Amino acid sequence: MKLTTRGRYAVTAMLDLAIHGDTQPITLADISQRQEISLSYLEQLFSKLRREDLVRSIRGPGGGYQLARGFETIFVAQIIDAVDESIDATNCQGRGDCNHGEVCLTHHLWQDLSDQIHGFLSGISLEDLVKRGGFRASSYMAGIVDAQPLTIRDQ
Amino acid sequence: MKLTTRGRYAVTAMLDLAIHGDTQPITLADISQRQEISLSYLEQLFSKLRREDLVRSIRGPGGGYQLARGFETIFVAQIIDAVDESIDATNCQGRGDCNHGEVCLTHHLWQDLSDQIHGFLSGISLEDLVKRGGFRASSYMAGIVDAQPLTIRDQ
DNA sequence: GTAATACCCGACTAGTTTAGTCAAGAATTA
DNA sequence: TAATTCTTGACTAAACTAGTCGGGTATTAC
Repeated sequence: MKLTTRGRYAVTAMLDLAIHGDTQPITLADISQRQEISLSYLEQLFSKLRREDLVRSIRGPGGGYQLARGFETIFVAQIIDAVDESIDATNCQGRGDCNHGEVCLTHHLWQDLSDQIHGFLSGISLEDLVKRGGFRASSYMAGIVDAQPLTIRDQ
Repeated sequence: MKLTTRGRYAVTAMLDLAIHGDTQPITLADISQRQEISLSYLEQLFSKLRREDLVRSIRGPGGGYQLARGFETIFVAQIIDAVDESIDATNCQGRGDCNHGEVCLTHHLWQDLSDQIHGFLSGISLEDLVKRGGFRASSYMAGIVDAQPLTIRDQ
C-alpha cells in the first residue's frame, strides 16, 4: 500500500464520476475542469483504472467514462491499488531475509501496518464518500471498525 | 504522516538501541553492522532523532547513543515524525481551498486517514516492539483499538 | 598533549518517482 | 467527413531517496 498524490487524484476523479456520471458518460475534460487535474495526467490514470475494470470507456462524441459497476461496490483501496503500484512495505519483498538472512527487526510491524491501512481503505466505498455530507470520513470510520474487526488480512 | 524506508530505518535503529543499549551507549557503527544500514545515513537519521530529544549522544571513546527516556514512552509515530518530515496528506496544506477556493472532494478523507495512521502508530511503543516475540504487530493492534477509540485527533 | 574514538555537519550525487507535456492515432457519432 | 473523445507512447523538469564524502569537534586513554 502506497499513498501518494496520484492515488488522491484517482479517488477524486472517481468520486467526480460517481457524483456526475449517473446518467450519461463523463468526459475527462469535464473532470479536468472541475477537479483541476491536468487532462493528460487524467488520461494516464484512467488508462490504469480501465485496465483494472473500475471504469468503462465510450469513444466518440457524447462518449466519456462511466463507473464499471455500482458505486457501492468500488472501494478506495481498489482505486489506489490500480494507480499506485503497491510497493512492499517490507525491505525484502516478503522473503523475510532482510537482515543477514533473517527477518529484520521491524519486518512484521510494517507488514501489519500496511495490511491495516489496506483493510481500512477497503471498507470505504465510493457510495460512502458520495453520501456523507461534506465527505467527512470520521463518522463512518467508527462504523467500519465496528463492522470489520482489526485483524490481519492476507492482502 | 509519511511512510518511507527512512522511517523504517529509524524505527529499526531505535529498536536496536532499545534492545542493546540498556547499560552502555551504543555506537552507530554497531547499529550499522547489525542492521545493515550505512553509517553515514545513520548519522543523518540520528541527528534528527537527537534534535527531537528521542536519543542522547555521548562523544568520545566509549561514547555512542542512548534512548533519551524509557522505551515505554517512545512511540513509533514519534520516531517517524522525527525523520520523515510529514507531508500534508491534503493538497492545500490544510487551507481547505484545494478546489476553486473550496474544499476538494476528498480533502477530509485524506486528512482523516492520515490521522488514523498516526493514531495507530502513536499507540505502539518501543517497549511493545521489544517485548512481543517476533515483533508481530497483529496482537497489540487489537488492544490499541480497544484502548483508544477511533475518533479524529487534532494531530 | 596527542592519538584514537565517536559524534557532528554540510555539500554533493546517482537513481527513481512524480506530475506532468506533447504528438500521433483510432473509434464513434452527427 | 469532420468533430469529438478515448488511447498510447515517448519525453521531461522537479523533487525525493538513499546514500557518499570530507572535514570538523568533543572526550577519553595513554
